[in-house]
Amino acid sequence: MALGKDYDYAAQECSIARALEIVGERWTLLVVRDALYGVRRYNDFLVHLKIPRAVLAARLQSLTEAGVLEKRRYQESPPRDEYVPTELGRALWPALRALGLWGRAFNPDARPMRTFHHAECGTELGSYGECPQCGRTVDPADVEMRPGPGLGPAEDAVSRALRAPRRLLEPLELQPR
Amino acid sequence: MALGKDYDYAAQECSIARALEIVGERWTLLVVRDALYGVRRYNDFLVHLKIPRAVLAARLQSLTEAGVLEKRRYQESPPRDEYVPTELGRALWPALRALGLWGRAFNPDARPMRTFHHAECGTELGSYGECPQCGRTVDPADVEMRPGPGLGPAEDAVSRALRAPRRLLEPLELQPR
DNA sequence: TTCATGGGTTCAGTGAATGAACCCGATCTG
DNA sequence: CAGATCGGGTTCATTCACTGAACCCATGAA
Repeated sequence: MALGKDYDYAAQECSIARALEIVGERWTLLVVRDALYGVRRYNDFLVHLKIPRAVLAARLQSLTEAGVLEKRRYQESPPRDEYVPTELGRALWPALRALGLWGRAFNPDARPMRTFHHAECGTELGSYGECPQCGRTVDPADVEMRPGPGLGPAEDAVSRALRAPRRLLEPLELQPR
Repeated sequence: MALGKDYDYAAQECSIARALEIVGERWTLLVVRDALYGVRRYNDFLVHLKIPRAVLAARLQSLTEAGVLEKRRYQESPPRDEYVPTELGRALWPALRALGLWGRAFNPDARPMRTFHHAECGTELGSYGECPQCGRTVDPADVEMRPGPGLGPAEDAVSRALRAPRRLLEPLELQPR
C-alpha cells in the first residue's frame, strides 16, 4: 500500500491498521496468496505475478522480516533459497479467503476462478474458510483448491501447475529436483 | 496499493486480485472500516484517519464509483453529503474482521483495542465474524463494538465517540442535527 | 568456451501520496 | 453589517515508491 517511511497509520489504534502495515502494500497480499498456493521460489513468483524483480525482492525480504514467510536454503551449490509461509503466514488464509469471496461478489456474473474444498469431505468452504459440513475451521493444509469454470488459458508454467486440483501449501514441483 | 493506471493485476485470474483492484490502495480499507464503524462525513474521516484531504476525496469518489459507498445528500443548504456503506460495502466486514484478527495475532502481547460481539446474545464473535453461541454468521448491523483494554487516550472527537459501545453502521452523532 | 539458469541489484523515469495553502457558499457572532 | 467559522473540497510543489530494463555473478550444461 505504498506506506511512507513514517508508518503513521501505526498511530491508528486498530488491529486492522496494524495488519495493513505489514500486508497492505501493493503486491504483498498477492505474494502471500501465491505462497499459500504453493509457490516458493523467486522465479516462480516472478513469472506468475509478473511483478517487477526489485519489488518482489523487497516484498520477500519484508515478509521474511515480519515473520510471514521463512527463507529456507534448499541447496548449497549454487546457494538457493525458497520462501515458505510460517504459522503467521498461514493465519492469513481466512483474510485472503474473505477477500476472494468479496471479489467474486463484486462481479457476480463472472464464473468462479477457483473453488476451495475441505479435503476430507469435499465440501466447498463457507464464507470464511470453514467447512459447513463439518462445522469447523479448516486449516489451509486441509484445503483442496480446484480450478473453476472462470479460468482462461494458462499463460505460464506456474499457472499451468496451479490448474490441477491440489492442496494449499503443497510445494509446486516444476523442475525435477 | 497505489495501482498504476494500467491495472495489470486485473490480468491475474483471481478474485483476490479483483478485490485488491478496488480496495487494495493505501487508505482505502481504512476508509471502509471507518464507514462500517459509523463514520459518514468527510470531516469525520479526515480527523479520525489523519488522511490528506486530496487522498480522502479521491478514495471517497472511487469507492462511490465502485458501489462500495453511496453518496447521499442529507441537507440542501448548504449542500452536504454523507457516505454510507452499500450492501457491497457491508460485505467487506468479514474480510476486515479477518484482517483485524490477524493484526492482533501479529503482536500477541498487545491487548485488544476493540472487541466485537453478537448484539443479541453478547457473545464475542469468532474468528470470522460468526457467533459461536448461535452458530451463524452475524450481519454487521447486529454487531456490537466495545472498547478494549488496549485503547489509549482519545485524541479527537471521532475517536472519543467510537469509545462508547455501539452498533456497527450506526451513524456517528457528533453535532446535533 | 560459451551459454543458460536462478537470484538477485542498480538505475532513470514516472506516477502517486503528502501536506500546506487556497477557495467557496452558508451560517453564526458581535 | 462585518468578520470569523465550518463543511467540503481543489491546487500545487515535493517526496517517495513503483516500474521496467539493464546489469551482475556463481554455477552447471553443451
